[in-house]
Amino acid sequence: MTEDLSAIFSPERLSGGGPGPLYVKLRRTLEEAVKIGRLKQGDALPPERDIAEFAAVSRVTVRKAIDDLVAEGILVRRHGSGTFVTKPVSKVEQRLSQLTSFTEDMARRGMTARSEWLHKGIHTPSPDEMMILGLAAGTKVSRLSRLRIADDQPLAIEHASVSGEFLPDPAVVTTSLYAELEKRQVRPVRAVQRISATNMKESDAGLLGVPVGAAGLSIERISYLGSGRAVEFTRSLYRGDAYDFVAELTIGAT
Amino acid sequence: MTEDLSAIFSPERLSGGGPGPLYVKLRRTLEEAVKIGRLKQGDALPPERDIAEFAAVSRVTVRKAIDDLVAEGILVRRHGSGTFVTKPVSKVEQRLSQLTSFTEDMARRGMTARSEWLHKGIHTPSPDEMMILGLAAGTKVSRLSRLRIADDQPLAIEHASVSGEFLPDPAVVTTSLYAELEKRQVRPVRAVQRISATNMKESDAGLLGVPVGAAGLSIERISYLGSGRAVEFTRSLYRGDAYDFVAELTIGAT
DNA sequence: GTAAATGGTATTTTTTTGGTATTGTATAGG
DNA sequence: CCTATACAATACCAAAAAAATACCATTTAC
Repeated sequence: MTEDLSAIFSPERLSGGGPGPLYVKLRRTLEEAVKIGRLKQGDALPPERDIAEFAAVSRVTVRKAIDDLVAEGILVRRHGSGTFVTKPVSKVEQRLSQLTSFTEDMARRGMTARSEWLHKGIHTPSPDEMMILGLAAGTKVSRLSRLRIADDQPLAIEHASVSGEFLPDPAVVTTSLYAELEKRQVRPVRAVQRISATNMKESDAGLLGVPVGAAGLSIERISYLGSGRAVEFTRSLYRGDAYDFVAELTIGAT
Repeated sequence: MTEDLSAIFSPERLSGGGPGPLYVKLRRTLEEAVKIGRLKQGDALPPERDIAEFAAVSRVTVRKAIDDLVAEGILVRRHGSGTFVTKPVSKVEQRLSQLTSFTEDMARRGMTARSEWLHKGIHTPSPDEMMILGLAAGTKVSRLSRLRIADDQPLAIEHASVSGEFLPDPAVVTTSLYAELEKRQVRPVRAVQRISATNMKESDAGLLGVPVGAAGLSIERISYLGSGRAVEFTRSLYRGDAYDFVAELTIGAT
């Protein structure tokens, strides 16, 4: 991770960052890195000594740049530990009783949602996928993985597997998977979700900016056509501290 | 066996395992060993002292690496015995689309369910309870807490608060709260559940027999009469490693 | 029951990281 | 010319994390 960050603080980038004293340039550089998401909420900055070395300035200069951002509340210092991008998040609710896209869902709550694609590709199905999607031997499956982000806060990781028959080329999906399926006249009408809690492993925790072992809400969804044929299989992992579902139930028939 | 494992934990492999503190490298190494099947489910890890020697680090460092994997639920420690790769726990499903009692639910799945009462009593309502149940000043609330056990395995903690008006004496409830309410002609017809994931605190983890920080499924339910009046407010905490919910959705109306 | 093996914990030391005081340098204003 | 101020560098301080050491508690084997 540190080697990636060294790029942010290279002397060349600082000089190109406009006029003013060194610490102002550094501050702008840092501010930009946070703003564009290069440094995400909860991330630790490299140690001041390292930044100073990368940027070829003294540590005090680095501190002065950071001072301003701390005063703005963008960064938080912890003595002996490090400097971190501030992280409070508000909880979001989702109505379980309807199946909507993440983007629509966030928009309804007045949050700006975006995604970062982690992967798009077409593959030979895993045994799980074959069974769940009911695939014949020789058929392929499209896999799409993305990081769901709301108000610049990573909120969930989503892995979708779609039968290649319904989506031969995953690259065409840019925003909504459902919209793309709709274009192809593929309209799921029913879905089953399995909801469970799990402790996050390192890779997922890292992506979502939470500590290893943090509670996550795992949701597996299979959606079906009217014919009963399975279309799509999605596994999502939501941050437990930032998301919850609301379900409305009616008491009655078994 | 031991000589094979020494290869896994050799200092060279640790150094090559990327950046970060020793214990992080060790954790990655262990995680990988489990993932690729070098360490299979049920296998015992070598003793911490041996790993420490192989990897040329202290035992505490080894423990710290293992700590994280235990927090993720990948490994399980047994004092005096060893550390083992976790066996998969058979998960129990619950249909979210209907509101049933725990006992019925388990019975349907062929499991013997029982409860241990942790508390029964009548109290002055907390602000939360007053607001949610819509209680007037001076009214009381019945609180019932129990540990839900399925096949001698603690599965959930349940705290119920019922308006004193509907249940003046909590002591009369022996098995089913709903049955008792039914007797009094109190029939909730609708409920709203909020589902979220959380890391368990010590007191809850102790009751459920899981490590502190383990993922739990938290479910808050408020049930209503036909009139719209709130009857009962229940907070449940299920073991994340042994329970999941299944929800069936229909795509359509907002 | 005892001893060996194994995980658990408390304490200490070392390393890492932010915090602060001091000094030097250049520039603007009197 | 001197001084006040902003900027930057050096050196040292303090808190936290990482790692090592030593000892405790439980389980298992005999």
